[in-house]
Amino acid sequence: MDNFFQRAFSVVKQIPKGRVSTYGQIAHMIGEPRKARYVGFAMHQSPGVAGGVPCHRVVFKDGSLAPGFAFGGPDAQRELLEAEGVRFLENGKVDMKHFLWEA
DNA sequence: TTCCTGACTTTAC
DNA sequence: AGTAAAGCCAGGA
Repeated sequence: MDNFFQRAFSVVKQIPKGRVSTYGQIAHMIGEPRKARYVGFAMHQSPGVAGGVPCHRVVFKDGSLAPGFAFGGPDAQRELLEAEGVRFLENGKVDMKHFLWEA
């Protein structure tokens, strides 16, 4: 496990329930704002929610989800976030205005 | 070593 | 406002 991945996981794990974050935000927090793509790649390799990495709380900068690449599909991700109290906009995006996690 | 690709982001048309 | 292209870093062929 590369240190980069471990740091990315640590940040994602720190995301409080009912809150979401973006790849770029996380990448910037771990000191690698140019590696936003690798953050997403880390999520792809993440052990999953059971492993302590709620990758479903990580969304695009505009609040949209990964189309077709999510752990179990965008629908499952939306359902999980809604279960945590995250509101969704009519356009299918997360309400970043009030649910975007800020360190 | 060069080219291609990717759970991203930003800028331009 | 919506769509298209470029930029970015790292790894694989």
